[in-house]
Amino acid sequence: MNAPTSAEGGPIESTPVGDVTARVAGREIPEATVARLPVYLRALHAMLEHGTVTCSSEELAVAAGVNSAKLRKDLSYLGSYGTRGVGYDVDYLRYQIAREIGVTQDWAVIIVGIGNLGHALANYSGFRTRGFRVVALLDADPALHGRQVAGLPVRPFDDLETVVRDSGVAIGVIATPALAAQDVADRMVAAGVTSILNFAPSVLSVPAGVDVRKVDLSIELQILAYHEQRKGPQPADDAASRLAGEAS
Amino acid sequence: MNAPTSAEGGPIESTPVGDVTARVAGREIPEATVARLPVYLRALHAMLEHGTVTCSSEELAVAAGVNSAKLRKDLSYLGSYGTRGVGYDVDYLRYQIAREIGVTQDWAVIIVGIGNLGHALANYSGFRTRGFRVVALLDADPALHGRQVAGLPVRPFDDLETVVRDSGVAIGVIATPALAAQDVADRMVAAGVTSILNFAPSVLSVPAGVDVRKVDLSIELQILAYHEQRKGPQPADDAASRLAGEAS
DNA sequence: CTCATTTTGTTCTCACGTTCACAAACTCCT
DNA sequence: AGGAGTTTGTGAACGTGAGAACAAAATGAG
Ligand SMILES: NC(=O)c1ccc[n+]([C@@H]2O[C@H](COP(=O)([O-])OP(=O)(O)OC[C@H]3O[C@@H](n4cnc5c(N)ncnc54)[C@H](O)[C@@H]3O)[C@@H](O)[C@H]2O)c1
Ligand SMILES: NC(=O)c1ccc[n+]([C@@H]2O[C@H](COP(=O)([O-])OP(=O)(O)OC[C@H]3O[C@@H](n4cnc5c(N)ncnc54)[C@H](O)[C@@H]3O)[C@@H](O)[C@H]2O)c1
Repeated sequence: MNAPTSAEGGPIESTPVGDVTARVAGREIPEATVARLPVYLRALHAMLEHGTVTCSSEELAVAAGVNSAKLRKDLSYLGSYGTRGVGYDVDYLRYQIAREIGVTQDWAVIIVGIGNLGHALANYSGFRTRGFRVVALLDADPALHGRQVAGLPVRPFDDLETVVRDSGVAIGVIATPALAAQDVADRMVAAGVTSILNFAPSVLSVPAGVDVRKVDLSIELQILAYHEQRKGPQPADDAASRLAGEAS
Repeated sequence: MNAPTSAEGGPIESTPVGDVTARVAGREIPEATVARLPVYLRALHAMLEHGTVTCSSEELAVAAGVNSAKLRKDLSYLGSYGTRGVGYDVDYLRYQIAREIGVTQDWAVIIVGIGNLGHALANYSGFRTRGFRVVALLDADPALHGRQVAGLPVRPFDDLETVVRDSGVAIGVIATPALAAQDVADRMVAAGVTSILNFAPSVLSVPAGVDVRKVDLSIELQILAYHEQRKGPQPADDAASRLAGEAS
């Protein structure tokens, strides 16, 4: 099996699909392209560290794991930053993509729910290096309050409004149990958060104007399981089917 | 903004796109549908626990956060399990979807890289309740070997081949640093793993026949940042624009 | 039994995304 | 300077996915 890797997680939730054509014109980037820009950005970053100054669409496409025609079309939405017969200036293109995405400056992020996953997220160094800065960790459990995690104190969930107001947080991460996720989202939205990344396995409902993306481990595994099942009737699960005389 | 939530992470990596029409016929489920089936499954599970015996496509669609026409079309790929004028039997439909996905029996899963994220994943209860069973935790760091995490001992990475052979593992989870991810993937594939869930921010290259899905936090955040930036020029980042003297 | 009502399963249409293919534009060599 | 060789940017063809609309099937009332 080999299909085009698209970031996919899938599109943004909500969006009345109304004004698809109603934009300013020329400045509208397809959602599928937006999802791939971060991948290109990462590949360019790696090239820079490797000392590469110039690259062709083919090279970058390979590094990003996509078709080169698709890459060129994606980049064409940003403008004409390449040179025919030569390729792209790595650092220049990197800057242009970063500017388009909006990660030339840091975004303040808060994490709500400092359990197993919240701890890992708080300690994740990839935040800082990619244009995001964790400014607060919130949890409803009083036993956690004041404890330092990744250099930040865990604060009461009721500090939410204060933190959002004082730090101008626009992006909130939900890492609470599923049952609490909708409540947390409601509070976030009311406090002014307009983008949410949800790790809890629940469908969030938010007003228009608020973006929600979800990361769902179970769904990913189940999709893999579906394809695995189709590859061949080797459930590969219980040792019985194998022990009975077969080496995968 | 409010668009249809699709699990998204995006399709499966690789797949020569060759045999799209070359299947047995009638039994081919679109990738977009496959990605939504787990969402329906979860909604049905919640309904069951709530005591709901029957539901209409409209009710289930709301619970799953999708359009009801889309839901019906998705379910029609599995067969005709509903009753016109009545709706769907919740438990029966749940079983049919689970069977189609292949989660009526447990799948053995291994996790490689027991750091911050690996710990969280190992402790994640959602594995077991959704048809997956973590059978081994592997890490290259000798200091971790033998330590118990979530009731399982961390084993040397070199145990990989043994574990895969003995447990019939088909699904591997990569939670190592990006630099090690490709090596780990290669070893997994060589050992017989045919489905990989990759949390490291790197593009994996695997032979045809092996499915790779990636979960990339940075990409999700950057997609949110892109839309956030478009909402209005309020970077909301540095407190400078707001105050120049504020409690983080 | 007949008819109104409900809700599924499917068809049709449109929009979106991917890929091919090629002209335009640039470099380098002679 | 001119021509061969490269590589971008994009027009057009194709395939997939979403949503509206409706016919078919089931229930229940009269
Ligand atoms: N652990 C994983 O690897 C993993 C993977 C995928 C998804 N998830 C999901 O992420 C979420 C968190 O998982 P976890 O393993 O960290 O769970 P956890 O129980 O370890 O942590 C949850 C934390 O949220 C806090 N919390 C509960 N209600 C709250 C509220 N209303 N407001 C603020 N904080 C609240 C709790 O005090 C706790 O600290 C769950 O929904 C889980 O399904 C976890
Ligand atoms: N922590 C997070 O919340 C988070 C979020 C998203 C993505 N990620 C990604 O997940 C990966 C792991 O993150 P982390 O924070 O857990 O890192 P970590 O450094 O805490 O853990 C990495 C673990 O992998 C082990 N390891 C290294 N090389 C190995 C190899 N060749 N074979 C086997 N094991 C090996 C290390 O010993 C270590 O225990 C990273 O790629 C990170 O970018 C992490």
